[in-house]
Amino acid sequence: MRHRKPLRLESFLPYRLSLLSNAISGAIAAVYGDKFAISMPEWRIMMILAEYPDVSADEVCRRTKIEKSVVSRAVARLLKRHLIKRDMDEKDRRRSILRLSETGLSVYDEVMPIARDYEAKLLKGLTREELGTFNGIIDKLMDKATRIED
Amino acid sequence: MRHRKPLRLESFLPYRLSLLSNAISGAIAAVYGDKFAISMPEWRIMMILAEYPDVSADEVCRRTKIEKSVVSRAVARLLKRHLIKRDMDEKDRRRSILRLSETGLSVYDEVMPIARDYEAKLLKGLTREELGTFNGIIDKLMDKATRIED
DNA sequence: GGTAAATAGTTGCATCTACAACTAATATTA
DNA sequence: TAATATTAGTTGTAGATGCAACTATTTACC
Repeated sequence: MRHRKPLRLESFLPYRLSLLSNAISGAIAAVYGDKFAISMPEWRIMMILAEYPDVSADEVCRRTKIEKSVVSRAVARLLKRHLIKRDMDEKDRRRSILRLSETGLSVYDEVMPIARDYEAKLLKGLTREELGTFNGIIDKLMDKATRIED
Repeated sequence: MRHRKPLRLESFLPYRLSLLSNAISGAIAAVYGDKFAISMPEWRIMMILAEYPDVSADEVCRRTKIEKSVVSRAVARLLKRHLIKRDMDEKDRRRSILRLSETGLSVYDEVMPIARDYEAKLLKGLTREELGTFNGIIDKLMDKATRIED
């Protein structure tokens, strides 16, 4: 006879967070996916370029935490579709300089408010205090998760 | 000139949740992945079977929210490695009846405490109240995320 | 200044995932 | 009870992912 305290999957935090994250990301991905056939990595890269124009692919990796081969292929696809532009850095010819094209900006300007609205709808009903607690805990957990090693 | 309020990726909730979920799930996946070469879907199926023995693959889908083709292949792999057993339901010969094998149980009993410890380490430092708020908000967001449609 | 180490980005590849099409069995309904 | 619809599970396939190996360029160091 075993004496383990049941660890119900349904109440297991990693599982719950995974479901929530998938539900939310999926809903937003549906917006830019259906309308513009843009993938999640592509959209995240566009968000970074909207905020920080003229950064390198490497900088994009650091900021989005997306793996560099994924960024490389996403950039290639965004270039082919003329949603971003790329120059090479004169000082360091390994480095690219990426920014949204006019088309990319207009797509961004169309999608971003929808994403923002979705987030607003999601958070409506939470008090400012609850939201603060929630964000604080996310930060704490993120910090611990990256520290704990075993 | 554009007048958009910047939506910083770093503070965008869907993105933050995605990072957190990946960090946590990844850390735990490393445990059963490295030690037993078990994938995340496989582990989740094992958790369900530990809690609810003798359920069908379909029931596993419903409980884990894992897509049925993924469950099908994960079940096939768990069977081949003798970590689970499968009978067919006599009343409904489409339906399988799945449960952990002795080996599967022993793997579960080895991995589960590590997963539980990890979760405990993660949550240490949070007050009972904070944790309650956190879980409550996850539920609220999950509920909203599945409702909002646009 | 020349060799070794590090960095930016690309590509090959094995694996994972999700959708859709499919088979087999059961339930529905006329 | 025969025809139709639904359900459980499997398989084909296209696309995404992440590691590692690779090229090209720059930096560090002797």
